[in-house]
Amino acid sequence: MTICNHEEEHLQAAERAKRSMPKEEDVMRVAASFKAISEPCRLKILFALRHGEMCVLHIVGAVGGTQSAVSHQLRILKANGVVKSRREGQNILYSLDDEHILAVLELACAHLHCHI
Amino acid sequence: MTICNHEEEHLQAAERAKRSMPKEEDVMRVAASFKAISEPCRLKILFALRHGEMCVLHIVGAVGGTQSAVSHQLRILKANGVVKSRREGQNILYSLDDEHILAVLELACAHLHCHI
DNA sequence: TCAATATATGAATAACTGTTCATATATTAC
DNA sequence: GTAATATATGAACAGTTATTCATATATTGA
Repeated sequence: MTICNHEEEHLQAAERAKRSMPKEEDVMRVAASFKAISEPCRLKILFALRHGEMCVLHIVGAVGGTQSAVSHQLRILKANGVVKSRREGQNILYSLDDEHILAVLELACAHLHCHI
Repeated sequence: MTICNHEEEHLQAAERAKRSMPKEEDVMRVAASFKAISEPCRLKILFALRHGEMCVLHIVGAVGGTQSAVSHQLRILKANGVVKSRREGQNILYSLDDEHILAVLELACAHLHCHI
């Protein structure tokens, strides 16, 4: 299985691509982040949190599903640095981790031509 | 299970979140797009294609793995609008679908503080 | 301390997904 | 037409993941 003989241009691109491939660890981290925001329930949570920080039951009300399921998903989002949380009395308030998250959401929606 | 009594601010955020939740179909499409770019092998393909369009065997050389596995992954990326392709003789050249894809990659890497 | 509320978590099951292997299709050169 | 190269695909298996149910932890107010 030999590499095909393309124009010089394409070969250069292939070599450059191989040399500049991020190291395995970084690829895994980026992949994990995208996986975290790739499930409908978790994505709804992010759409909800666009409007500010919210406690768990408010999130449950906004996205639907059970409290347990939402809580499991929140843990995954938090473990992957997508959301952060702080306690306030009995409640734990969740919010988007930083401005990158919202930007990624908006880019994805722009790409798919869906108005959110 | 009643909704807790937060400050007016939080209740408003929750209601606004519910009202402005994108419709199920759009959530599913966005989720599918993120899922498409959430696997290490597929992500490596995107990192490779940053440098321009490449044929399948060049991609295989750049990211590793078998031709079959890469081809399967390319199909998923294409089906989700992440990459596009065009035939040129025996080869099929793949490239990132549009500028949004690269922007999302860069945002994710910035968020994770990894320099690519 | 006790009851009520809010949130988290462990285990189990069902569904999904990536890879491999074998093979099929398509294009080019002879 | 035939051989060689490039790419795609179907089936099967292994590994992963989301949900549910039951229960645990933590905070508040009495």
